[in-house]
Amino acid sequence: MYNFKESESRWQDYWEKEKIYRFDWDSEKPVFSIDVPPRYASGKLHIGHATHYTHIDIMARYKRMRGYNVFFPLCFDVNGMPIEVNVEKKYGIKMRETPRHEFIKLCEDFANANIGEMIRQYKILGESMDPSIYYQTDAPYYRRITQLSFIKMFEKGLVYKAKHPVNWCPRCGTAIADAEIEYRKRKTNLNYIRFKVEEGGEIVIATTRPELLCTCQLIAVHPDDERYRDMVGKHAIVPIYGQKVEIVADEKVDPEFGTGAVMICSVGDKDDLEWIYKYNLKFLDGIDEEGRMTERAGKYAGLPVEEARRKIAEDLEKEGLLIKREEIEQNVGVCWRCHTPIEFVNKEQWFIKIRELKDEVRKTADEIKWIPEFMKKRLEEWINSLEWDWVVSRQRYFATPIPIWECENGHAFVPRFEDLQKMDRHVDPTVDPPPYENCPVCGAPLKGTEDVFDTWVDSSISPLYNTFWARDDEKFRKLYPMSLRPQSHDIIRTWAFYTILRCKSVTGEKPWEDIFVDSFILGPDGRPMHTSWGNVVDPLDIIDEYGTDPFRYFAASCTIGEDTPFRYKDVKRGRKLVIKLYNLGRFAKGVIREEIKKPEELRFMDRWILTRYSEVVREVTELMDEYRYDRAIKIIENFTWHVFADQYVEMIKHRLEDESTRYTLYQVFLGIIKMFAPFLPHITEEIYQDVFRGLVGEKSIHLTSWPEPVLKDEYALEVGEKVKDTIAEIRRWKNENRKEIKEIIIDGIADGIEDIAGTFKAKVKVGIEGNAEEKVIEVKPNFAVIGPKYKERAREIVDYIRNADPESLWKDILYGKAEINGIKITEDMVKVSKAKMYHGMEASVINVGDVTVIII
RNA sequence: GGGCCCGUGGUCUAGUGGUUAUGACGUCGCCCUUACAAGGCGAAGGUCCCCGGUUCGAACCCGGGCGGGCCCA
Repeated sequence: MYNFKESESRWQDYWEKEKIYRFDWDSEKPVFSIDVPPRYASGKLHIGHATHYTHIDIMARYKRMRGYNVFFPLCFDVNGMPIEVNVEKKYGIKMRETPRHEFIKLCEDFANANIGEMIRQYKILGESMDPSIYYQTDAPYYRRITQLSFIKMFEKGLVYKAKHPVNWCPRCGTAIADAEIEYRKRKTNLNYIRFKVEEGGEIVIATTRPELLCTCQLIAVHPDDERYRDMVGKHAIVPIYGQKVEIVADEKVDPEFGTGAVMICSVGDKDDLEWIYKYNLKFLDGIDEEGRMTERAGKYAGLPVEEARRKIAEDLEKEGLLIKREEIEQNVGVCWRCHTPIEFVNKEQWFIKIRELKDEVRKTADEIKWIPEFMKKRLEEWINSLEWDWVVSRQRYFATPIPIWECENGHAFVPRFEDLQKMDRHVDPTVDPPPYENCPVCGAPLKGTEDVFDTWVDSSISPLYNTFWARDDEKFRKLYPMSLRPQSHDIIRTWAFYTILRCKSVTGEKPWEDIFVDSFILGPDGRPMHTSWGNVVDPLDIIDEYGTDPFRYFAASCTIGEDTPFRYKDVKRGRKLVIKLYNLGRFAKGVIREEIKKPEELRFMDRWILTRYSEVVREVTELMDEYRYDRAIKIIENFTWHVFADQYVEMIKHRLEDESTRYTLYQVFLGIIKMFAPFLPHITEEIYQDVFRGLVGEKSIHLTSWPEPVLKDEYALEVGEKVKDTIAEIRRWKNENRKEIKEIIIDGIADGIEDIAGTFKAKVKVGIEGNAEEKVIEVKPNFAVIGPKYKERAREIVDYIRNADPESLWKDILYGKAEINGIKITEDMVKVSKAKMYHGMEASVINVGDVTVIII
């Protein structure tokens, strides 16, 4: 009985001890480099991680066996807010109330403590990452490259500072990029508020954000809206605050929404911004960085936004200015880290110009092979929708410092590229001296910025870090661009986009040859896993119960590009497969034993299985090269179980001492476990060590080479299939009739008969003596021939063939007399089934295709 | 509102123009055949979501629906 737990951990220790997976800097082999997603060093391992890293591992193992020098770094992402938030929670502290560098230290310690556990998890998953090319994104050696790549863009004039409304998370107290916003549906009130019109009358506007009345600058209606025809050009008086605002007509207003009259504030949301530019309005701050109302809000100043909204609505109601309130559903932008609704705050930030790089990113994306192809569309969509530049500054602590010093007159400086290149760490403007004593332009003192980078600034240079950019030109030329970026589809607009943008901008070339976009693992119920839905499955529990290889079987079975619900039955199927392989191993061990010699002549059915096996190798290799591991594993599995085990192994049990048998079993079974090795690294190693190691020599199956086709024998393939089908039919007969078989007489095949005899332990005779009569049972149209040749006339031919008497039709065809409406029906246009009939024989007769079997 | 993906026996699923639609799970029947009963052999079970179109021929291509999901506004 296979003890997966003991076996799996034994081999994991062995691989670690023997350093099986290493990138070889001196090797002449072609390089296959993987731009591995550095795993984020907070949270738990969820099933999505476990599955994705398994997919990557399968590709890495495959490429290794195919003779590549595989660059598969062990790496972790260690920057940013989630870790900060975790540290705040763990110690019950607030970031801004803790000394900066003290807080950073706590973050580092927190992350490093997690990393140990994460490495252990990788080991349990059977990952083959190389710890000798390790990195983490918060390390001084990595942050230095982040800064160098930024300096390169700064020197190219792609960086600027501007006061501009930015997405602001009031809880995190920082600017965030468009790509970091998620949208949530929520219920809110649409308030109908009465405005007096200076020129007489009144206008009712509908708004979800009455607290922004203090920043109201304009009222807009649709130009065709009859209700407001005479209002356009007049001036409304804002309730409570009293400012006069113009009523304008604008196509953008939706007359169906609310009253058809909207107020434009600065800055409620991104749409307002458009109006601000269009009508040349001012940015008026109504909300501050903590999400409270500013002085401008008068008596509501200092109140959190939501509270102010409630209060102001109450006050308006008291004064009879709020005439209606209805509940509506709206989409609100929230911070993707903490889900706090974002606000727009007008503030100085650092930007990287991405709008002018759009075309270049698009072109570069076209040079990269996308798997699956349609995922590229998501990137294109995102590029097309980009309206703002990339806000790269964050008002946080635990991230790469922005290497900028400024003087009071607004002159900004970064360290010289060459100077930072010589250092062995990054610079931190909050502690390091400025690159120049005073401002080289105006002589004023320089002050280091306290802002840090958006974490995508770090992660978007992973290909540059991995390939020794700015450190070792020789290595860089050898490794860049990388072979493959594996990642999931939710971060196409961030990680993939920013990586292409920055790597292209810095090096002038694409970052990778291929990008593999992975999908999500959903709960067993088909919905996203969610603690509150109770459908979360912990991969470590699965592995504990079923083993790593069965889990990896599930992972490999996920169709590429489609979100897949987690399925226990796939894991269970994986476990059965592992057990099946284990037992095949036990069987093979008894047969293979000592040295294997290639026999002078192979037995017929050995030629058959070797040919089928070679076909599988060819097909699987092709699929693996296209990253279609999901299809590949099914093909190997099906061949192994239903062809090799159920049919071949059963038919050779009578000749196990034979040289040809032993050779064939050795070849095919070794090839099978090699093909399974990237998927099921443990059981294949177990079998390899037990059965094959002495004969092959390598100290691990994972160091052996991928199998190659060994035989192509068309005749053995064709006839072997008939033998196989014949055996299946005889089995069925035996099952139905429950009779002992004494003798089998076969007509139609002569080769491979020995294995029919061996399988049923019966005498087999070839060729039938006596009064046999051949009968045509069925003549069917061959669409593949008739269709293309006769097009619209195919129908009548088909109908004719179907309705004719098979026996006489076939005769006519043979004599060239078969025709319909002037079209001659030839042999290639039909498929004929014949059977032999026997008279005066006490026996059962089975027809298997054109093979006839008589059982006595 | 836009884009993309998906819809195949009870359940899940493979399949990108050609005879009889793949496999798994489940169900049922038979079998402990010397690797494996966590196994083997076999059976039942399908309007390939709907409607139209293209085609000699459509699960597959095109158009329009319906349903589910993802991304974006």
